[in-house]
Amino acid sequence: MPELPEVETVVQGLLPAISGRLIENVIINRPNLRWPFPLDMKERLEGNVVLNVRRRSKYVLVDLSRGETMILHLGMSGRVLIHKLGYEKSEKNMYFNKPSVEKHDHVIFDFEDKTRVVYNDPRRFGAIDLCRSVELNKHKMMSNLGIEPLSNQFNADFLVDNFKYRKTSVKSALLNQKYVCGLGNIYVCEALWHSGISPLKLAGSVKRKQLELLTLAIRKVLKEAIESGGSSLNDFKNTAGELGYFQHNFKVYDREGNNCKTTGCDSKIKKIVQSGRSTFFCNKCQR
DNA sequence: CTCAGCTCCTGCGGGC
DNA sequence: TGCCCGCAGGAGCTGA
Repeated sequence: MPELPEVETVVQGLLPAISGRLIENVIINRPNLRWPFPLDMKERLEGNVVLNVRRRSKYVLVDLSRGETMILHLGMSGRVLIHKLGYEKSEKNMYFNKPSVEKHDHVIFDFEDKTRVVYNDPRRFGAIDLCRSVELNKHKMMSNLGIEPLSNQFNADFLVDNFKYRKTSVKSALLNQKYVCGLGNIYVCEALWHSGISPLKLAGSVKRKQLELLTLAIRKVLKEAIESGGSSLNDFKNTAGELGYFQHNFKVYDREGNNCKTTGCDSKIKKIVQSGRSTFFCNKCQR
């Protein structure tokens, strides 16, 4: 589910809700997600004030006052919801708002000000870990990440250098987080359509001019998706439980058999499988 | 080193 | 209606 825009949406929801707040109690409902949690995770979290919430690639990073950073990954189906516990006013009366624990609510963070953050992940491909903030870059989940696609370093020169001699497809190269990080299956398909590049082309054979268009398309698609609150296919929701709506702007993803949206193109969107992942594209517009 | 294929897990939609 | 199958936004391993 969550690629860069969805994770960014989560970060933007979390930041105002928990920064400066004290973590009072952490409820851990199972020992692991993809990997075991640190055995002392509860103790290491409780008593911290949240200094900052930020994003690196598809990871949410929560900087804590005692010098550690919590690394949070949403995998394919992870979701973060924020509730406010305590008395609330309805039209008729006051009631105590204590949300029930739902299926797959694996970790619950309760803050001193009655803010509750719930991490829910049905497929459990996600992860939560803690790391000394100063050593974050050495962490196994961080150490192999490439550059951020919305940073200044990301440009045609960078792609020319990194894709040179690559025998894999440009689609697979973009999914590989070690060159550019944060892109996933949806936004790679979309960006390739916008830049008119066939996903089947070998990464090393894409011309510089095309790579330039590709960098622009990637930035454009990511920025627009962030502005739309991400994409919700089945289940992505922001921290307030609301759906994103960038899926309405998909040009190719999940549109197999539908008309290509290029003006004057009468071709249908094709679906193929590359490295085990579905690729959607127009074989007329993308060469 | 590089790359394709497999794997973890639950839920959902389509076909019968 | 119900069952079975295939597939899903990620990414670490394995082995060629």
